[in-house]
Amino acid sequence: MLSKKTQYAFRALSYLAENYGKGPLLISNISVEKKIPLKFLENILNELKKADLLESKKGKGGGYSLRVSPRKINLATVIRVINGPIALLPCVSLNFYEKCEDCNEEHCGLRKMMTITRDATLKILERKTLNDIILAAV
Amino acid sequence: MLSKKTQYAFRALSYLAENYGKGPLLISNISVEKKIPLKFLENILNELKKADLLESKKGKGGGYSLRVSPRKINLATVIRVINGPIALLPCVSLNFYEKCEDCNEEHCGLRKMMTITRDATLKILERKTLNDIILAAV
DNA sequence: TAACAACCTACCAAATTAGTAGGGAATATT
DNA sequence: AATATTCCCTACTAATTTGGTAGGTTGTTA
Repeated sequence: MLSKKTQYAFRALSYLAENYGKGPLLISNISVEKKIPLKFLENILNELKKADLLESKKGKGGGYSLRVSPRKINLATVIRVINGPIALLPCVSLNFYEKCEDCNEEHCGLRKMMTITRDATLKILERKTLNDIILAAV
Repeated sequence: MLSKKTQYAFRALSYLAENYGKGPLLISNISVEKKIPLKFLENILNELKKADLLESKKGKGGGYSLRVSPRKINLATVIRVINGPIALLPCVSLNFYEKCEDCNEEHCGLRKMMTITRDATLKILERKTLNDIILAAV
């Protein structure tokens, strides 16, 4: 399951996506509109910025905005930045790979199943973008 | 990601699947062979039993065995019993549904994406069984 | 009745999650 | 230059989940 933090991230990003091209939005505005605790949101947006999904501007008239079009930000990327691995086992993860202890034959049988699962999941999450969220919301 | 507990469950179940039809296995045996902490394994096997995946027998000659053929135990079932929901959001889960707070339009756009993802994941996890793990392990 | 083996209740430590607090640094306006 | 504005950074905390452990109880078989 995605963490609450990740759900907050998606809510904030969707809102930013809806306002793409209209100038930056304030943290405080997003916080109120999307009912996300202000200071927590601050952390989240900052992480998204460090991952190059957002850009920010300080001072009056500042705020956050998407760095690229909502069509170019896919769901897998967001999940990886805020939530972590998408695969069900560390030894199957493409971006967060870790060898699993005591890996033997039967374990690797499981690994193969989880690889198939990961591929099916990624096929969706890498194709769908913030723009698809907005479109589906209508 | 699946918890360590779930990975232990899969290891134990694969071992039980390999020995299906050959009489019960001891917790202590599984613990040693699969390198799973004994007392922790005790809990896990008990949970699997309560979920009707295993049957047990006390006293000499006792132990645990699969209740049905490895072909009839799919991976989604195991994950649900030990790990919990498979969907990425509570409001998308079939077996652990929970309404998400402040659900609005944009949130529901996300919900639709996560429903598609869930379906793709389940298509694999409900089709694949313990038997597939054994076969893939060769 | 002894041994064996699963069962049950309760506890515990470490890690993760979901925040909060408070000041610092850059920017724009006056 | 001063002030207000807004993001940025470090650190802390409370609650929950995860990954176990301890020790006795109950049922089974020989």
